[in-house]
Parts: sequence; C-alpha cells; structure tokens
Amino acid sequence: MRERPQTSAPAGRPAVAARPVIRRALLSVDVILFTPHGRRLTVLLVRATDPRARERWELPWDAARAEEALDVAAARIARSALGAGPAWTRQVVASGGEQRHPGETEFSIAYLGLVPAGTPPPVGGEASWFPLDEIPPLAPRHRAMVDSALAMLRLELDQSPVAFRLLPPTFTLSQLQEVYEVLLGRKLHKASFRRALHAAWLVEPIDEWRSEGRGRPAQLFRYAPKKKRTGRRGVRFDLLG
Amino acid sequence: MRERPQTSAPAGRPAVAARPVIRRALLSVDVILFTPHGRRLTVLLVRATDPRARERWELPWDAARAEEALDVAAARIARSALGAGPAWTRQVVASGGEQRHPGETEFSIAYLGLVPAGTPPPVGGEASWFPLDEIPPLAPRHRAMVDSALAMLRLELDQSPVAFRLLPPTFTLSQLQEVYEVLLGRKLHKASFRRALHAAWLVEPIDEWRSEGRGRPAQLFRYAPKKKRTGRRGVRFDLLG
DNA sequence: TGACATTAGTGACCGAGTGTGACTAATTCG
DNA sequence: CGAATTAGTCACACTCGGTCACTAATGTCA
Repeated sequence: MRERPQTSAPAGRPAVAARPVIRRALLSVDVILFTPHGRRLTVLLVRATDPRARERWELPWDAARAEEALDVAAARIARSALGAGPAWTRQVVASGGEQRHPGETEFSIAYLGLVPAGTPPPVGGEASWFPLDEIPPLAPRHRAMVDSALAMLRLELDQSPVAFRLLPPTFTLSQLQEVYEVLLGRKLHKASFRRALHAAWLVEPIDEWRSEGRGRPAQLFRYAPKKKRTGRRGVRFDLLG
Repeated sequence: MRERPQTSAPAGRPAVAARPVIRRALLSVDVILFTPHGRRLTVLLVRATDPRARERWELPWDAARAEEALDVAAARIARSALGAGPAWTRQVVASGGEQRHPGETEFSIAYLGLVPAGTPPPVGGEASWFPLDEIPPLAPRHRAMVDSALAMLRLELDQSPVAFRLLPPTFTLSQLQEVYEVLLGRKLHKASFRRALHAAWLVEPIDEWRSEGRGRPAQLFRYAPKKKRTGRRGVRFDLLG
C-alpha cells in the first residue's frame, strides 16, 4: 500500500535530500512511526541513503547527539523524515551489536511515534507508509525494533488513552473502535466497547453527524477526558508468556 | 537499614577492589537491583570508586562493550557488585546527558534486576542494601533510574508473575502476599489474593508447614505454574496519568 | 414507492470476577 | 485455662464484560 505520489504538496515541508548520506556513530536514535491506513496499521520507512546499505528501506534514524535529549532527537528525526512531528512519542528499547544496524552503529535506542491518520509522506518517494504485513526486508535490528514498538504500543493501549492520537480531533465511535481493533489485532464487541468508553468519560458528543455511504449517519465525538478514575484493579495473575 | 558487616563470608565471592577506579565512556550500563528486606524493598548501592565523585554512593555500572550484549553486560555488572547474579533482569530506560551521571557518560541504559530475599551484599561494606526511603544522595541520572525501575517493576507485576523471583523456592502465602504489598505499595485483601492465586494455578502446596512465632503454622508452597490462561481482558480505558 | 441491506446506537440478561466481612483452625503466651 | 495471633475458608453483594436482540436512520434497487 505504498502512497501514490502526492499531487498537492503541503506547504512548509522540508525537501528530503536525495544525495547519498553516510552516517557513522556509536549510538543511534531510531524512530518507528505508526499511522492507520484504513483498517491497517502502517509504519514509515525511508529509502536507504548509504549506497553500501544491504536493504533498500530503513527506519528513520540518526546519530545521537550529546547535547540533545533523546526524546528531542526522536522528534527531530521524525520531523525530518515525515515533515511533521509525531503526536506522541515513547522510548521503546535499546539494543546492542548482536543485530546489524544499517548504519553499523554499536548501539541503538528506538522511539515509537504516533501520527494522526491522513498524514501523507513527503513528496519524492523518499519515504512511504508500509502496512505491517508488507514491510520490505530490513536490517535485523530495525526489524526487531518494529516488533518491539508494536508490542509496546499494545501494552500502552490499556494504560493510557493513546489511540486518540491516531485520530483527527473529531471522529465517530465506529472509527475509534476500528483504531482499537487495528491496534489490538482483534475484533471488539460494539456494545461492550461503548459501555466501557462511556464509563471512562473519555469522549463527549458534539452536535454533528457524518454520513459514510450507506447506513445511519454516525454522531461525531471529541476526545475530552472528564474525571480521572482510580483505575485500581485487583491483583491479577495473568500469564502472558 | 545498612547491612551490618557480614561475619560469615560466602565462598566463591569475588572481592570488590577498594582502589580508586576511574571509568570514562560514552555509554554506560547501570543496574538497579531490588531485594525485599522484611516489609521493605531495598536497592543495592555501591561506594563511589572515583575519588572525584560528588556522591558517596552510586548504582553499580560499567561502560558498555561493543562485543557484549546489553543484558549480558547488566548480568555481569550485577554479579560483580553483588557476587551473585540476579534472578531476573529487564531493560528499563535509556537516558541522555540532561542529567548528570557519576561517570560523566553521555548516555546510559538502565537495567532492573531482582534478587531473592536473604542475599547478603559482599563483605567489606563496598555495597549495601538501602530501603527506598533511605536512599542517600545519588547523581540525578541514577536517582531517576531508581524511580523508573520501580515503576517498571510495578508495571511488570501484573503482566507476569515476577514477584516469585524475590522469594526463596518455598514460601508461605502470607510471605507472597507481603511481597505483592511491598511492590504495589498497598494492602491486599487476604481472601481476594488467595482466590486470584488459586484461579491462576501459579503455586502448589507442599507437605510442609512453618511456624513463625505465634499463630497457626502456615503451609509452604512452591512456584509451579500449571496452565496458561489466556489473560484476555476486555477493553478498559483506565486513566492513570 | 416500498422492501431490503447496511450502519449506528441502546437495553437487558447472564455468568465470571472482585471487595468485603465473618467465620473456623491452630498455635503461643500468660 | 482463656486471650491473642496468625492461617485459611466461605458466603454475600456488587461490578464488569460478553452476548443477543432490538430500534433507528440512511442508501440501494426492483
């Protein structure tokens, strides 16, 4: 599901340099940007700039700079690859030299970033959104980072209402449920989903409806967390592994 | 609750060098080791070896080595500080130069480690267990690592049965509950705790009882996870922050 | 135009899970 | 002996999540 070349180029978007860039560093910061495309979650990859690279695509990355905080570096790298900053970032994992990095760096720190739906990649084809099951070959460390980022995203999902970062400011509850289903990788029951949503006071309806083809028009909602709930659950001994 | 000097030195434990050691590196691996002491969780700190250090105590750490995996490095550092390896480790967080590190390293990767109760620090007073609320002044980055490690530990607690790593092979259910209460920082109801434990098939009783002063003797149990449960919960929108 | 498909949204039931108090059991202490 | 202390279980009420069934509002097509 590569993006077709954009016909309308949004203003203020820096052009991505097409000349070969060779980066060498001990420590890299790598960014995994997710955005939903229809019913599928996609990840941003950029064309390899180093002519000696074995793989044609790679995650956006750059060398860490001593004077720059890691999360700031992640936001910078995301902006440089996408043109727009992510709506939310989170450190995922640090990995070492057991797995090959496209820049041959010794160590890497991976950051996860969420981008609202509908954000196009920069023109020129230097960066594209790839569905998770159509990711081209990546350097092993990058491949592992994508998996870790997805796991971290799902873990974060029931800790904080992060799914809203993937949606525009107003949305229908069906859209919201679809995002959750994409992220969780499983179907949810409509009634249960809305019941839980209502109990958590996370959204409020606005006086607007949207008709999406056939069927009854859906009311639009806005993310507006009202009361904080304690979130105290009992002890559970759920075995995952 | 500093440990008194040990009178009996366990065999096979490497002596910690007392001479000043000056380490310089771009990237460090730092280890936060936890063990329970009575009703309190304690952290292992070692005496600063660099004579120019501002603080007298610090987390065990060393420079990362390109040829060594990060988790292997964490285990090595733990063994070198404690004499025994941790029963479980987990990467916590990577942090950069915004906060001062005792070794003035640019970046650091923190690992959390769990040590069974009753593991004494090496003789010589070069390392000691400190309760969380009696931690001496640490370099800012180390201070932040301790907080992150504790948060990670609590997050992990309801994902996997990690509390058992803090207990000897056989234990009473009251001991187990105490560990959970220490880790969670709140009291649990006895009946609820045991019901959940039973439902998860995590422990099995052995034909042995232990009398702990007054009161009815408690049956001993062993960690023996039987069946894997799906662990599938419904969607919840708990707000934590 | 009217039947039908399609999507949105709600109500109600049931069973599993959780918080809680009260009870019994087995030991030590005085 | 009885009181105190700790271990362990039971039962009740309530909440929560899965599910089905229903109503509502639109487009499609004969």
